Amino acid sequence: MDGKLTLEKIGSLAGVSRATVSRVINNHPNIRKDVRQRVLQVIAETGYQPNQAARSLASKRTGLLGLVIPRLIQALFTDLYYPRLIQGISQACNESGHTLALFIFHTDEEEQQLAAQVLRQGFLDGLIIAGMHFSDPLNQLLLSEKPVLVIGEPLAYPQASFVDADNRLGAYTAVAHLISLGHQRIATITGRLDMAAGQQRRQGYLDALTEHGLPIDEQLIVAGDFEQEKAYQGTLDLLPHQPDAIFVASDSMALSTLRALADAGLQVPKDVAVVGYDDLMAEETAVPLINPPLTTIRQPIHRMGVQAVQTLLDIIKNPHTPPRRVILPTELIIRQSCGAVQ
Amino acid sequence: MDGKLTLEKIGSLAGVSRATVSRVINNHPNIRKDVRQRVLQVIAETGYQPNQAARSLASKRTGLLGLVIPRLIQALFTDLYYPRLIQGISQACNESGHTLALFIFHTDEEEQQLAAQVLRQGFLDGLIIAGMHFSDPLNQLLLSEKPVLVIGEPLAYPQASFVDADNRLGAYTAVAHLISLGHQRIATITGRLDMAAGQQRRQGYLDALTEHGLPIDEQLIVAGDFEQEKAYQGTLDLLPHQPDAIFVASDSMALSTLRALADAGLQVPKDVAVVGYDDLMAEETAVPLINPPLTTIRQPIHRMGVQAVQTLLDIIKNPHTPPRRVILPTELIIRQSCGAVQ
DNA sequence: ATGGAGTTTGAGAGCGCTCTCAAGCTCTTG
DNA sequence: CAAGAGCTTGAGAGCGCTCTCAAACTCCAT
Repeated sequence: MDGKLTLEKIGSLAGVSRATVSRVINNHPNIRKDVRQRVLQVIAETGYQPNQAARSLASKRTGLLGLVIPRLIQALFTDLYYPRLIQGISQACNESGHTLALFIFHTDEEEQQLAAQVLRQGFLDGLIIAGMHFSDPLNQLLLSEKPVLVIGEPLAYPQASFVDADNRLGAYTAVAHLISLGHQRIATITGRLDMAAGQQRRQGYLDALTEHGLPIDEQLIVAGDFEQEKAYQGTLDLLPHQPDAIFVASDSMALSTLRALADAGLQVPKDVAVVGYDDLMAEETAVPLINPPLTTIRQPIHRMGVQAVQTLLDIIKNPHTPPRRVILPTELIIRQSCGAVQ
Repeated sequence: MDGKLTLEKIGSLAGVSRATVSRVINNHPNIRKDVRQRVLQVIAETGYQPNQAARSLASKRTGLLGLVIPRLIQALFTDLYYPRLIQGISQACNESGHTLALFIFHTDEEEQQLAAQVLRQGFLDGLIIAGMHFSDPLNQLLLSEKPVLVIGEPLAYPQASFVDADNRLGAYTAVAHLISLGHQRIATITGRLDMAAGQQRRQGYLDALTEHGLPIDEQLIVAGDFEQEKAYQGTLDLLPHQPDAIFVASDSMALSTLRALADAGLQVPKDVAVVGYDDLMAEETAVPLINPPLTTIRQPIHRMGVQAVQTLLDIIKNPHTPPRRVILPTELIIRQSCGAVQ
């Protein structure tokens, strides 16, 4: 019986036409109050739910927003960045009455094949792409006519709308903090340099040193690529050059760094201070699970997700307007690993 | 131009009718080889993509599978269970040509309101519900006519189809292992007892003790509810009763336990052995980030996701068949925290 | 009363696809 | 070579909704 309900039927039950019921459902103005009431009444009584497919066909809107997560995704397993982001996106979708379609690509092939699928007409109202890097085949998605928003500035596509946190300033702040604590030989373990997050954090590191009159020492810069193994090895590689502090471009890598330092018999922050990036570890829980608790730059990940949806909806509503560039602030979270507090 | 392509148009370009093109696209048999070739050719040349809404309307199938994650979700932020699960589900969706719609509920209200939404006709072909507990309002979803599959045995609904890992046997194995190492006073920190996972792991613990002739000591059983804070406190509460080993019902809680033991000046595994559950920590990375590395019961989380989709698709295909009950095996992963190896 | 502006409603034409039905073909086989 | 048994194809009827258009109705100022 549920399956048999249609606009037509609701209409005849309420003594009005299909068109009127449609108007009520879609909140059109200019409906007599009592009529609207009567229709709503019938809808409530019958438990009628409009058929989404028919709606989409007629209106060209599906209420579906796509979230595309590319293949790199070591990260999906090792840290909580994506869960947080998805959380924010999902919440904003719920609030705006949209449904979130999730596309996680696992192989290059999938990425190639499904990218086209994702764009097929009449399927998604808009698209959010997270974690793209320069050579990503997903770039083709940016060229489509569909409204697209990228999370993380896509440096290769200045025309793309995006939401990001201020990576450069965040990194700058972290390093400036270390400098203010008197550190002189500050090393960094960078993220992937083919992503804005990696590149810009590295730039923030460089800027902070330069502006405070400290020399740039290439030996104190190692590539971590946002991978824990590389960060572990990178940390060991740094030690001969005697850094007194390390700025690590992600918390997940910073864990490896702490581990490597411990394995090398060094104490944090006494021998080496460490500052991370992301604040993924402890935000939600009162128990400090890593030792020492990590000083870090907090990104408003959840808010980035919410913002992404809001911005995307704005693009959908006003298609022929200039690209949006939303950059959210970060925050220095001081804990013990930098030595600023006991 | 892309937007103007229809079956009709492809048909006229290929010199056949709309119906024939439709058959080609849907892989019907009984099409002359050369005709099929010609049509595929035109489709490839034009880049035509069928309109999903129209398709759904006519065929009553949308290709959308829903994944519902209830509100409890402390866990979504603190451990990698859900990311792994989503990963598996997503992969199976990609492989079967389905699209994953993600519903994460953040408040009770949302859960109430959106649950109905989720079920609206012509929207989802089927539904996967993860992490339900007994009094969950989502239970109403189980009563709908839509094909539903639950991840984690829903004890209150014996008629529901589900996929789960063998919680009881997993826990049994963990505790039996501790017993085999000579431990006598084995404590446990349980999960939520209003979820099968919590209840059954507790049962496995009890069974192992009983079958090996060890007494049940209620003072050695504390509730952790899968929450890190409670596990931390619970561990401290256990100490006066001098356990020589602790079976913790999740890795994420086990981290808290390790921390609490360290804070209390106890050494693992020398003073107290610890075994966790889930193996969420280290599977993907070569760097052991926690100390000591955790002996644990590995659940095939990814495979559970894949299995969930496959089973759901089977239910969709064969609706009027008995409920599916899929229980996957677990595996004891021996590392250092139990003291079995150096 | 009467004209006109504004409000409220219904009829009807799609949206682009699937699927049934029957017609037209191509083969066998006796 | 005719008859019957598949194959292969096209016509046409929806699927359930949105949206335009114009009719009908309301209300007020004249």
